[in-house]
Amino acid sequence: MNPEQELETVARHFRAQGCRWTAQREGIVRAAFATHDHFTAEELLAHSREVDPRVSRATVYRTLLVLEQAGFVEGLDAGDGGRRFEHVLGHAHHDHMVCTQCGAIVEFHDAEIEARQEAAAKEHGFSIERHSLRIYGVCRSCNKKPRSRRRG
Amino acid sequence: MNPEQELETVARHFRAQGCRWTAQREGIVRAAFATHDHFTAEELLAHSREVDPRVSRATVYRTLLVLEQAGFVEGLDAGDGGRRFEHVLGHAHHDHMVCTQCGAIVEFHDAEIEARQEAAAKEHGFSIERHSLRIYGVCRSCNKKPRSRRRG
DNA sequence: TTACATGCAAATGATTTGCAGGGAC
DNA sequence: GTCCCTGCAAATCATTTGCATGTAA
Repeated sequence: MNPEQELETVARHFRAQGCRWTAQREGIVRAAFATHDHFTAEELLAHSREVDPRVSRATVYRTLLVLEQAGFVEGLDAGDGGRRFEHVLGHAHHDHMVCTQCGAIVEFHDAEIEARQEAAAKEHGFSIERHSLRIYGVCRSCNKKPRSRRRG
Repeated sequence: MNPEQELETVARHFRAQGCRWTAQREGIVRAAFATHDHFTAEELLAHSREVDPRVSRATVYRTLLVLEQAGFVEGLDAGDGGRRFEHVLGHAHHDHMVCTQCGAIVEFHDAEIEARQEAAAKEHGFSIERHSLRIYGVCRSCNKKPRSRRRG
């Protein structure tokens, strides 16, 4: 799916929900989809304003809420109080490994893990909406550095 | 490990860190270890005050920080902005399913999932310190209720 | 004695909300 | 013409911090 198609998909979703498709929302969605990085609400605000200067912080939060509920964007808590979001549409589901030394994020996916999660949920009569698996540890490149030179 | 032994273990850890073992800290740790429920900082404050009335909110947060860093307690974000903690010492590792309707938390464990995580980490040259797997969805009892009566 | 710990209240920082005007449909 | 959406600034809410005082070691 190319960027314009993705945008169209989102616009269609908003309208189908009875939500209006405004210039601000388009700017925010364009900014969010312009990268696959893990961004904060504040960063998204800054990028949105590059696309369209008349975007307020409140609107970014309000739009992020709709995008997240619709599954276009996924939020993961950054560990430091704030949250980070990532563009999901058109990207396969994956989990994350977070390096506690340099903050690097490695994405991975394991079909067997997904299958076992579904089995566990079924066993408990639980219907899955989404899940979050994060592994914290030290990444390859930090493992190579002597302790004293780590973090970077 | 019985409760008194656990308390002794924690006290020893505090002293080994050069931290002082105070009446407030003991009260907080007793309160935290008195249950295996998932409690908020505010709830822990209330329980700590039942044990020892002269405990302040600030001290609860400060103590929770030490306990978490030492691995005696584990924090999980409740999804609703706040965090919940659980008593870890002497309990086997497990993952969580969180009901998005009523907030219920179900614990589960799957050896195969753990094994595949280790394999994935190894593949990426990543050394695991800890991990967090949470499945969000609707629990058995909420699944039984008609949509309109949910949340409770 | 001497740091470290504590309570209090004020500060923080991310996120949410009330409200009056603006704009999509 | 309706309602939903927006910006703004004020309000929340969980958590952290500054400071004067208390206290473990």
